[in-house]
Amino acid sequence: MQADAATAGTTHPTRRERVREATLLEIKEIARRHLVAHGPPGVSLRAIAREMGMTAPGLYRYFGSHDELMLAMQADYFTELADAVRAADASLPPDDVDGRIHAALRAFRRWALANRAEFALLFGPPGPHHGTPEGPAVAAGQEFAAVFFTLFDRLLAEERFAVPDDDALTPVLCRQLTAFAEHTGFSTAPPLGALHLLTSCWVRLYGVVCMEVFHHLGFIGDDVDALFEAELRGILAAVGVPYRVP
Amino acid sequence: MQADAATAGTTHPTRRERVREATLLEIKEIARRHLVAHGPPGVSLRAIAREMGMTAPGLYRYFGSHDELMLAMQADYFTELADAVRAADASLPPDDVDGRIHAALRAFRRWALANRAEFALLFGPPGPHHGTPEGPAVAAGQEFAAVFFTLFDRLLAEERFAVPDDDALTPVLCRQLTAFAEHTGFSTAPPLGALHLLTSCWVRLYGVVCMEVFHHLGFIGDDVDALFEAELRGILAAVGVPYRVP
DNA sequence: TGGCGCAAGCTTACGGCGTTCACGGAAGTT
DNA sequence: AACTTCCGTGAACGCCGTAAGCTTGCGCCA
Repeated sequence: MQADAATAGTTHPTRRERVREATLLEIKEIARRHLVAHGPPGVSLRAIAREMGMTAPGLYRYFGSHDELMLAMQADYFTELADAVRAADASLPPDDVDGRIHAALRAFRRWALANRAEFALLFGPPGPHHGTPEGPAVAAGQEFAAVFFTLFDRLLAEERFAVPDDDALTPVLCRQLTAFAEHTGFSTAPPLGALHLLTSCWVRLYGVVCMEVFHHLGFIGDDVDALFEAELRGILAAVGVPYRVP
Repeated sequence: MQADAATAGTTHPTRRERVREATLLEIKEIARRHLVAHGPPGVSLRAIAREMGMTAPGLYRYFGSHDELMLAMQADYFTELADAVRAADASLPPDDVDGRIHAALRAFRRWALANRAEFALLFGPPGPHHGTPEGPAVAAGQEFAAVFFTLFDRLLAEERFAVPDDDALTPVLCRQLTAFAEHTGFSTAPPLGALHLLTSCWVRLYGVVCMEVFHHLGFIGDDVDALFEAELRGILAAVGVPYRVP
């Protein structure tokens, strides 16, 4: 009973809730191991249950369906990735803006490479079977996106780069970007040209990392570090950040 | 019998071979419909066989396994995509180099959007279940890559852009690019800086198209055309091609 | 033209999958 | 002590890929 009060974070959970939470965690942990070992099709309720010493229908007390489990995993990985990027960003002194963005972008790639299967679940093709993002997964995804918005906001505030002229943008692109700006929680709505630049950078980063994680960069050889660093240099140059070697 | 001679392409195939070929085609055609309709997990031997009025084990006369079928499909889609890009390239007069590369890159995206599921199979995450490329699939993939090499070779021959200085490249990146150059069948080995530029452009193109196909560009709104065109402009600018509206 | 060989396709079977439903028992509540 | 709530089981249904053995009939060659 005293243990309850000790472990209780905010609202002291009953014993039942604690053991339930532990089971929930165990399920997702085993599921992740299977995902890493055998890919998305390898994460099966029956296999998880077997490893836990129970039967598959029992798992339905915790997840309404196989898809729901996948969604929960997606949400977990989004927040884990966001935490990894944030941690890298925070690992350098606040005034070292250049160093922090280098660290953050490299952390994104590092997490992706260290967690290929999980990354594929987040950024690979959607579909009925890795689960079309819904509910908590999409929220976690937006929280992840916010991390990059913050990084970018800092650069923007410091006026590190010349904001491209809005006149260069197509009217329809302007409309899209305006909606985008409203949709996100920027402190002060950035100029459209800057938003476009951010999008472009994100696309490039996504491109390199995806290609590497999905093994579509085999033609360049085994050491993709060099290519990534070169891309990183280009991406950072677009936002006025001088490149630094790792 | 006369039909034999009429339909025979090169070496007149026996009747058995013809009907076998037709069955092979029918299998892949049905498989593709299922892929499009229900994603990779939806393409199942049993469902295909059912639709053909036969039983699943019968299909093993045509494909050694489910994976082998997937690989064959990958190979087909690679050549189909390569054909689409080549056709777009060839649809303009040979001397209109700028127009041709515009058409080719747009054709790549168009095919990807019109064949999302197929594109995901080709450029999505690998794995035991969409099949790690082997044999004919990888050959078809290289043939596809060659299409882009050709496009780029043309720009390079015309000296459309300032080739970046090789000194700006990391030694290890130089080594990777050198291996890359030897590995591919360029007429005359291009400078390393140019190769790097090509790779960078390809990464950017892959990035936009992947994000769009995988529905990871939802934040920008429903009309992604504008964003793609803006990226295209940037990509082309990198190789000295002035942008033209579609 | 007759017969033979071989490939196509079927049947049956095994193990694995997600999911549903009815049930027992334990934990917690009143 | 009675009652409720939740956890987990067992059996069942229909799906899946794949293996082994068997029948049938087409097509080649003598």
